[in-house]
Amino acid sequence: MNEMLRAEHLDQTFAALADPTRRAILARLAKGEASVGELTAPFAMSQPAISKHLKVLEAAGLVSRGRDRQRRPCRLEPEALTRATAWIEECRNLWERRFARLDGILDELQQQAEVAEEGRNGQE
Amino acid sequence: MNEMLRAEHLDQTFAALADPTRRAILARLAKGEASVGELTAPFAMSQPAISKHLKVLEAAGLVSRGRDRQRRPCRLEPEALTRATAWIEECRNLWERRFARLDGILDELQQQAEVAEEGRNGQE
DNA sequence: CAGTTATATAACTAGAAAGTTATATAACAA
DNA sequence: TTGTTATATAACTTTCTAGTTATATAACTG
Repeated sequence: MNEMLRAEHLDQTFAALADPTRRAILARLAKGEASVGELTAPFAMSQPAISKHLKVLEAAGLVSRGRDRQRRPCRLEPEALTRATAWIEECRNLWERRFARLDGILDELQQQAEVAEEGRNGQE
Repeated sequence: MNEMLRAEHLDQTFAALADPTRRAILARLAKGEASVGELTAPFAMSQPAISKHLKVLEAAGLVSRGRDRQRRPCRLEPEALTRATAWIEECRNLWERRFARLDGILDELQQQAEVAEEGRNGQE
């Protein structure tokens, strides 16, 4: 439990990562918590726009938020990043295993060719 | 060279990965080349829709295509996957280094506290 | 050549996304 | 209470996305 939810979660996570503003926000948060205002400052963009981006990041589980007086400090949730890399790595492993198999087959063919060659040349 | 292009490339890659049909296509291609027709078969979706998805994957550098008679076999390009994980890992490393620093600070405070305690207790 | 198969392109629609400004809410300060 | 700061929400616009059907192109077959 549960394939469907897992897929949906990956949808949201990768979609969240597809926006450069959101990646910049994550990179900033990797250095430590920050308030919405602090996250807005570096961008030529309104505060509501950043609030929306944060909502997307939060929905994807990449960010969570606390409360400090009027501020809503945001922090990175690195486990969501882990789930994203896990999918990619699974995909790449499949690919690499395929080559391992191909190598095995090539080795076999190579051996057979050598045996046939020896047979034809007599000994040595 | 070149930050802007690199960012744009990540945009395309993560956006490509955000769609479950496209992830399924990549997972299929991880097991070996396939034609457009073979990729279309498993989905309740028209062939033009799959051609469009392939175009997105190709633009992101995740897939490349050859020619075999009338077929245009698609194959996975795992290096684009590598670039995606690289960004994520960089982000996570930043985060982990932050904790390493925090641990260092905590160790220091701990030591200071111990020294202070010893001072107060006289020897031992 | 005519017909078939594999894929791509065009034109369109419906819905989602990313931004805007204006306004509402929540927490605090005097 | 009144005012201020920090953030969220609403309403709207523009652009992008994912699908559709119909049609075009390209490569092969007889």
